[in-house]
Amino acid sequence: MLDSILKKAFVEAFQMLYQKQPDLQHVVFQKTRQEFEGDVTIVVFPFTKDLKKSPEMLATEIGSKMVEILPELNRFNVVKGFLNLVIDDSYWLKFFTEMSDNSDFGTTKKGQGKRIVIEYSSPNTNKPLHLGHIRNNLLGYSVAEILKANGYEVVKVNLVNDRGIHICKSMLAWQKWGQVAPEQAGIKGDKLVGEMYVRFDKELKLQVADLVDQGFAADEAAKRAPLMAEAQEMLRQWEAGEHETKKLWETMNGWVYEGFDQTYEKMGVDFDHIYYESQTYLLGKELVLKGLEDGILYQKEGGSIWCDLTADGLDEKLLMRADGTSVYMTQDLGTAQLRMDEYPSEKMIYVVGNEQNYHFDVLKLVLKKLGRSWADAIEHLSYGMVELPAGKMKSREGTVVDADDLMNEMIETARQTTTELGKSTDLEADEADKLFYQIGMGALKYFILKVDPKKTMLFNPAESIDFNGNTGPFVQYTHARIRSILRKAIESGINTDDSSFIIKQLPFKEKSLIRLLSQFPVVLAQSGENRSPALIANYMYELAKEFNQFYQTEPILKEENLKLRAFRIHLCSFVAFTLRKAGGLLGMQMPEKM
RNA sequence: GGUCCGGUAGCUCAGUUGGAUAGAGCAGCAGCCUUCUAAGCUGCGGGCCACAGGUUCGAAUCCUGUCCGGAUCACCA
Repeated sequence: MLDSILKKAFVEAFQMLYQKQPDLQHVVFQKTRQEFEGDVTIVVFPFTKDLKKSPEMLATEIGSKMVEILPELNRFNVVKGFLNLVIDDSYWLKFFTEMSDNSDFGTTKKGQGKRIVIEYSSPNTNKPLHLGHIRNNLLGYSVAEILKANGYEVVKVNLVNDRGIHICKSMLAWQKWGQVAPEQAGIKGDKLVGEMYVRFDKELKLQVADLVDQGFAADEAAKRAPLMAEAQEMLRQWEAGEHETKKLWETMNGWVYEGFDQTYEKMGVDFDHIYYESQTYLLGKELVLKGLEDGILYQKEGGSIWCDLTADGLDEKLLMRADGTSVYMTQDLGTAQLRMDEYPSEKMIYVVGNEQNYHFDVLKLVLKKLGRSWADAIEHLSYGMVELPAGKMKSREGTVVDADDLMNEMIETARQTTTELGKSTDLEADEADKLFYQIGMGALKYFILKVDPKKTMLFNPAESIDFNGNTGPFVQYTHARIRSILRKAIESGINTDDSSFIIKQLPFKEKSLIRLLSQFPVVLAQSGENRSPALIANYMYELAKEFNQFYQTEPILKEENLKLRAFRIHLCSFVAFTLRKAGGLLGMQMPEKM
């Protein structure tokens, strides 16, 4: 808002002074650095060459002209080629009175009338959710919320990989060595099925080792192992729709979903539509066969179907096996088509790890070749892996950080810390539990989301996630502090509703806060464009920090000037509102007390 | 080997289309609670922005090369 006003004035001043149009690309405003006076700075270096003037000269001329034509500008100063503009207090006060009670503050209408489908989570039913899924889920959920706040209609979908050989492995292991339901075993369903998968792997390794001892080569042994043959036989029976196999499959998947639902609920994420690969995996085949018919795809000896992408700098890609079964890509072609049919949309975002960059390049290219004009709507939100100090998580080596365990640990740490600080003594048990949950999850969510999605990040289980400094609880604490002030204001009968908070002179700290608050819509819009909750997290931190400095030095309820006091109370409420809103975009709850 | 991504303080991370003396937090040290919540605030120390060139008024940011790390290139998903 401010930027566009300034830009217009700059261009106008420029034209009046030099009778020509400035290169708009160079008309860029940035925050003035702390050590100089001013709110907004424009760099005039780019214009010096064309006009053959010194930077100081140019900046001074433009500055004077802008102050002349723009009432929102109070004064300016020039340091080398930097024109620092001082915005008049009246502008900030106007912004404050208009926005501080506006419940839509921050949201934009950018995406109005446009739909975006976002897929995240996408679990396998043979493995419990782990730390990697946590990043995936939190990112997906948060980006969805951010896009909603930018006016888009967002459809959150989950694609569950519920079929395939890996599921059969778990089923087989359960038949052989399990035979108890989760309730009897006393563990969550997804954990039980996960254990069975691990068990299969272990037993299979033993068989393979035996065969190797008998003189078989390693790869040959893997193929000959009886367990593997049994698993493959089970998959065939599944595909043939054999009753008992299907029944077992349904039962075990049911256990898994029950477990997943608990985890999702604790994580605070949800979906509008859940797709199952078992229901969609056949659709891709039609597309592939049609592509073959149209001569876009080709067959190799044996009958497998391929797509040639060498002209695009990629390889040949298998789309259907010789035996007619589908591969990963086949399924994804089908699901993309299905999704576009069901939810025609501007964008289809897939929140999937960066290890699959190649897969998505291929997916888009193949769809394009198959004549799908909407292929470009597919967007891979490619995020970095979460690594442990020892490197990548490996389920076989038992170095995965389980999602449920981690969340429980966070909540437990929150309980301990809060108790040590003596802050939960006056709370009822259920209130206290809610608080520990909010703080523990707040710490986790902030920790994950403050990092740029595309970067690989490190998680050290030995050092628990911090509660001090640049953390979720820091922001939550700031919010709780403000709420406490507002409660006290009401208790002591201070009327916070009237308009007596209008003041004329804006003190320094207050101005910094308001200036920062005015940035929120800009940050929100940008985080939507970049699909980056990290921008929101960093903003929230900056705002909380700025508030704490204000809080530390300025009296609020104890301020004797009543107008100023009312103004400060109002400002507090505006900050709390914005923190809550920003937190909501990250899935963080803001406690009233902590 | 080809392709893609990354390398910023001891550690974890910011640094928006190139801008002023590169910022936070943690860890370390020193202060601030009889006054609105000390999960807070203030101060100190800590940097060849991997390396070498180039582009220009100006480069952590753009280009080229080198080194290091990661991902990926399956009739796996």
